[in-house]
Amino acid sequence: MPELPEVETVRRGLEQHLVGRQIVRVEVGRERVVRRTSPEALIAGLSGTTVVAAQRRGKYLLLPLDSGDTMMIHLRMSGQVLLAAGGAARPPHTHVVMYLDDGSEAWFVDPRTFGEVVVFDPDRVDVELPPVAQLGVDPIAESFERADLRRIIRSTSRALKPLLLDQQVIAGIGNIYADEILHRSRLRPDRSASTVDSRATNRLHEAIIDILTSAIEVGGSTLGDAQYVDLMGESGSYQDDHRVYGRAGERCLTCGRGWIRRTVSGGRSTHWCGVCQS
DNA sequence: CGATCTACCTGATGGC
DNA sequence: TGCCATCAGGTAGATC
Repeated sequence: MPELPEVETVRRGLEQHLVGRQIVRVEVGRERVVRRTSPEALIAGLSGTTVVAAQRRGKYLLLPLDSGDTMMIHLRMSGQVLLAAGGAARPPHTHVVMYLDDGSEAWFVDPRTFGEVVVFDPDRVDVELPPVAQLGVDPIAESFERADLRRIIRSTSRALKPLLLDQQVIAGIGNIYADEILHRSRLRPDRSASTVDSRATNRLHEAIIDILTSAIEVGGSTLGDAQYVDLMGESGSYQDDHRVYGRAGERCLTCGRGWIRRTVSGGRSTHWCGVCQS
């Protein structure tokens, strides 16, 4: 579920509430969420350490510790990080509990258990956490300029949607925002990158930055199942601004003439307007 | 290199 | 009410 705007919202919450806190004690319920190492490795790596920063790379949360190691949390489809008062009742599927030095608790909750938590040595990220080492450019970094996107577009003939979803090219865009970005850019999701001229590439660049930053401003998108909430359990509201995602069969809100189609691309549902996107 | 399929899990939803 | 099929924000690996 969570894409860059949702993960960034969680990061901001962690920056405010977890940075500076010492993790006193850790419990691991379900081993699957620490499968990259082991419950023992996570407990040993976190216990007694203090979180010194809250960073994000694509959809990965990175929390450097005063030990020199870094905690990585990935929410995948259904993961949540929640902060709670000590002793508060835990929701089902709470797999990791971190007891903090102010008496509060941080929980990793994940019904589908696709998510994961791991402590790794950042100097060895390329061997301990290859997916993080191989991430592409961060689309909301100041350094992501038109020229960078032009280089990406010129480098391949792939279809735009799978290209935007490739974390090794651009890190953080997922299925919802890819559809919204392509619609704003008036580009078909199956359009080959090699046919996109520099004017359209500039539109795409602007749409990527504008949509992601607008979504961050309102705390991301929370769909009907409320699977995504921030650290405090609050929903985002960018779903109210979705113009294609989840609107299959409806009239296009932008051109007023086309209907939103739903097709499948690379196994992912894809929403787009056949009239305003070409 | 790129496209497609499968798998990993649980829960919600809709049809019958 | 119950049962079954389908679908879901992500990623990794196999296959063609």
